[in-house]
Amino acid sequence: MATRPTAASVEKRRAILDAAIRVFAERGFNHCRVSDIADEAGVAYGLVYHYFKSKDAVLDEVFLERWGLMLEVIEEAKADDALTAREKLAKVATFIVESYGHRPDVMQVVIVEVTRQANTFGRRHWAKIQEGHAGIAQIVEDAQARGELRSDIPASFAGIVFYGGIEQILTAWIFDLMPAGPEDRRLAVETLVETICGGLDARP
Amino acid sequence: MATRPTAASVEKRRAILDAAIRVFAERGFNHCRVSDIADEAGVAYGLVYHYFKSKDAVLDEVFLERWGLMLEVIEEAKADDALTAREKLAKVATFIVESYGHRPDVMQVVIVEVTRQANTFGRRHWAKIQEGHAGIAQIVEDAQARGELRSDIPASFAGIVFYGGIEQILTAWIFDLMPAGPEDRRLAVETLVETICGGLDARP
Amino acid sequence: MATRPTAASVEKRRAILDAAIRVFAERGFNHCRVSDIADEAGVAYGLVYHYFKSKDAVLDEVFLERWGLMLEVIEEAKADDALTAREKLAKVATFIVESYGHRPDVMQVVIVEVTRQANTFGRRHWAKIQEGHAGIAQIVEDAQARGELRSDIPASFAGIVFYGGIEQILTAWIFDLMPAGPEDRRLAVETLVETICGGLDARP
Amino acid sequence: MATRPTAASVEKRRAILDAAIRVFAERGFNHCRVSDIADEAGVAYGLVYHYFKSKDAVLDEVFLERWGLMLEVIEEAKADDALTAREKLAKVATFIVESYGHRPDVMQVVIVEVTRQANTFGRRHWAKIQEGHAGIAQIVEDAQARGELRSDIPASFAGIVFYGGIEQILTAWIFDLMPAGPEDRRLAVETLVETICGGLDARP
DNA sequence: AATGAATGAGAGTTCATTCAT
DNA sequence: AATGAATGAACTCTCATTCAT
Repeated sequence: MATRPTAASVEKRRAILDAAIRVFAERGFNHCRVSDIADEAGVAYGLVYHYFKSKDAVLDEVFLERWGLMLEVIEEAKADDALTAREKLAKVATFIVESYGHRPDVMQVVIVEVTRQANTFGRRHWAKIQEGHAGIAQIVEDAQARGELRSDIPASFAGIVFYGGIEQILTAWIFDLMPAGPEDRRLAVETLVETICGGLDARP
Repeated sequence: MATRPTAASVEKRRAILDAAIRVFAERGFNHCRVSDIADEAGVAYGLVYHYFKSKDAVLDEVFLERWGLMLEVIEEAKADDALTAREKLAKVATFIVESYGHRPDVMQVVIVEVTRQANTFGRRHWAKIQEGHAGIAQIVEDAQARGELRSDIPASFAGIVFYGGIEQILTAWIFDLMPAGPEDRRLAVETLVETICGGLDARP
Repeated sequence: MATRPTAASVEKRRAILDAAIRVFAERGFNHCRVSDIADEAGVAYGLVYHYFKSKDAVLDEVFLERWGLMLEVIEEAKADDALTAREKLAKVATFIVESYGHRPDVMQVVIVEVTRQANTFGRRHWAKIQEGHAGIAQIVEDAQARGELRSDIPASFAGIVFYGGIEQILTAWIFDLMPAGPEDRRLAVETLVETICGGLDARP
Repeated sequence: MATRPTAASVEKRRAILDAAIRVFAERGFNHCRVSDIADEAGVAYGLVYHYFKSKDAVLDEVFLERWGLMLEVIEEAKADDALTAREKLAKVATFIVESYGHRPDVMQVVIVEVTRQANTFGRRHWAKIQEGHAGIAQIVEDAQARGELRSDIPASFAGIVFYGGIEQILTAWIFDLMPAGPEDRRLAVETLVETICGGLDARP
């Protein structure tokens, strides 16, 4: 008797998801109740459970939706032969950074509530998170194969450091330790790529 | 009636702290009960509250103790005029990495349960955590002033990226995504410093 | 999403309140657990917290409901110009005493757990309790103005003594130190009013 | 091996008792810990248990000591043939009221923490408390027998009302609802006796 | 007599999830 | 699809009392 979801029900579901993002971002996953999500969405308590299996499942979906987009961008960048390694890395970083620009709440939830939660959601989504690291590593490895990047630094290691850098930058933005305006974001990408690829050493 | 703590009581307190580290590392702060700490330490439930104000206070102390040591090392490295910037950064990274080597449980608790918990303990200890970023940034800034590192990359930004890289490496170790043996650790420091200072770009 | 309470939910709430009265009267507020209330009401533990903010809030409501009725009676008595001072005081005393006749458990809770608990609930409800004293005092004061009662005894003082007498009588009943049958209650009112108004002195 | 208590130990015991009175009066019996008593007395935690069987026992002793004095005074008043009923009642009331004048903390503890605690200490000491009511009732009864007070009001009832009046007055003082200076106290006794014996009715 | 470390039972409250309507 | 009443397990913290020294 499975019926196709109506347009209205799809909207309700979306409304709950969006409400959850706002509430998770504002109070944190562990410090809000399911009823807070329902209140924010303007629906009844029980309806959250009609559309989602559990509170966890709501966060899972917020994460997977956004992280999936990022993985697609990484894949695209990797496959685009017209780009240099620097351009590929910049493309990835730009996507993440501009995701924060457009929806800081979504990215805060993804970073703070999932990827940095090593004991709970981070662990559950390890595979997906690693796909990100691996994609970046792959970009590096391809460039190493082409002689564009040096080969004495393991690509997987570079992927981890590059991602670690971005995550820390976002964390600093989320907690207002650095300005995150449009120009700041553009500069952050440029500087990160320059740091990792060019290195901090003074030019001779 | 404040009396000097006896040697025995100091030991009991320490035993509880060590038990807490083991339990926090194994199950995570949020997934263990105070009674688990007491059981692990082989003491009565209430004794935990005799020595610590709350469960939170136990974790606070674990964090502050270790983080304080790291801040001292950063300070030392910064002040040591005999070292190059690379050597200073390596000294800091080595301390963190070797802390993990000696007491992986402690570092797991510090990283996973505190510094990455942006909504709870991470927020509470922001000031201390930032001291770490700032110390590294200071090392970079001093080197920029001496012309040892390039000045077009903001030191504070470099500090964040460098720390983000280390934290991500430790996270990967903690979750067994990379080997963390003695040689791996030595290499990690060397590679991290080479990545950040030398850059990934192929040598001409 | 505030909706009108259904008839069923109002009944459940009432059932919990009535169960609380029985349990508080039998074991005392401090010697019963919230689960005792739930068990007595035949509902789940958590439902008590669905309807009431806390265990304290349950007692608050028991008290305020009954005390409010008493304040209304005092107000009525005060305003009724057809009554003499003695009749007014008798009306107030009768209401309290008959409240005990009908619902000894409620009055026991009000007196023993609230008005006599000077350090906890009594303090919290001081304002309301004093309204009672003040209302009685007002009755006395009006009668003094009319020359019906002597004016050399401060009305507020008389109010306190009269209320103190009633409270002590109820306490004696609650602890079975005096019989509290219908005739005893009628006599108690009559005798109290006669004592306070007529005085113990032998008639010349 | 029971040895006679030394003068020093008697003093320590007294110091603990006095500290307990201050702490009980300030915070209430249920809101202070045994360690608060020890701290206030400037002795070690465990010493309280050396001198007293339990926390309850400390309060028991505070109560019994003071209540015993009152019972003696009632006995004296009752037996003094030179006094009229009014003088006897005034003597009793004066003792209680002046006890409050000299040691408001002691009387607060006796009234608030014991006699008004119908479910705990009040119940435990019912017999002693009733001795007080009965003593007053006896004074009334003797006066009735001599024709000094009217006989149509049961003496036991009069005793309860008289005591209820005093208790309520003290409660009002304790919670600062009425002034309790020396002159206020003298007047309170006079007015109470005049109310109960003379009655509130206007003199013809 | 004196100390304070050690014990452990106890209770209020929260909140994810289920379910009847 | 929608509601919100109902459930009950989970867990921290308190503090009177005991005991070794």
